[in-house]
Amino acid sequence: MKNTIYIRKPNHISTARFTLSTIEYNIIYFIIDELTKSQSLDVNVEYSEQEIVIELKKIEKHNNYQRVKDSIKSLASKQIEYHINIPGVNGKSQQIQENITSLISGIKYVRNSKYISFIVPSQACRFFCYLGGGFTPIQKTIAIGLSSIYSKALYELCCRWLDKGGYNCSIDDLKVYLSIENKYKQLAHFRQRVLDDSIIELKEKADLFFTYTLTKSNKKYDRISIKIHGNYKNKSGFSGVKEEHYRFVYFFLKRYFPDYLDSKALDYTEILVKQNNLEKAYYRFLKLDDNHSDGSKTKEDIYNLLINVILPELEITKSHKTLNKCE
DNA sequence: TTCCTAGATGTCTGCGTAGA
DNA sequence: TCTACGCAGACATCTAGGAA
Repeated sequence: MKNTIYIRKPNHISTARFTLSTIEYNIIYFIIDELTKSQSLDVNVEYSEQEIVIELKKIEKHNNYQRVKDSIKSLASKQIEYHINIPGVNGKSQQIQENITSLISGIKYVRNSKYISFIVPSQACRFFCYLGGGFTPIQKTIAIGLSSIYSKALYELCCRWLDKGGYNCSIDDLKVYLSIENKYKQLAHFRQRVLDDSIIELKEKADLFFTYTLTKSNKKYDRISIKIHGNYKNKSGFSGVKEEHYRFVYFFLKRYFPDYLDSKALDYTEILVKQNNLEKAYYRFLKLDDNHSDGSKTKEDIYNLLINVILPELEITKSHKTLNKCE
């Protein structure tokens, strides 16, 4: 658990209209990971171009340089365009700066080497590093380990909407997000090859998975309702009942204390462990989760219950205040 | 690194069904 | 009965995996 690496993927990258291969997805995860220290909420930060060095087998497990090179070339051919508002100074009106850049350039590879390097231009660094438009924490190892591009994209969606427990949207919007608006014209194929296959892979490899229901207006299915679940049964790297409790409690708290705001979910879970209250919290939260699923309690009800009753009962808020005071 | 193969992906056709 | 839609299956094409 200590080795879990989260990367913060800016939401504007996820919603950018790229069609990416699995290797291109992996390269982007590595770029973001490498640039983590430079990530900022401030759009006006100045960046210099960065050289990224990646071990081939971490992107492509068969060390197939040709495929990695093709993917990097494909990424290099993708251009992005974004605007920055420059505030007016001394009575001058606000200006808009247009930026157009490729994502990467300058590929270097020494034959038979295990490593490949390339340059991320300064303007692209801003694209990868700006978090002010929102970001999604993603487990890097899990994301890279997923073999289908749809599993990767849907895993990112699960991470993004985890704190809300799920989301509703039109099927067309989801297909646009996945860049398949003109593909899978048959709903059955979309379900089977995109949704169902991703669920199977996420259940097997990821810490989150989803279930969905389709609803129709008139005769046509046009909306999808997705519910996100913590994959407590996923054994990879974890074992024992306590771990299951830890993960459930952490993911449950994360819904009400999202980690893009602060680290309360993690802090509270750690306190529960220290105070031997994890199991108690687990059964309490299970019940609340059921209440939310069957509609007997809203998210707001549960939040209020947590803040005013349950967390004090579990001696969390008191400990946390003490903790904050000590800091 | 190349090349072959298996599996994944995408499209098309025809049939069944529900609603107007 | 007609129309629109969903579904199943067949087939072509593409991509990833693995052996040499």
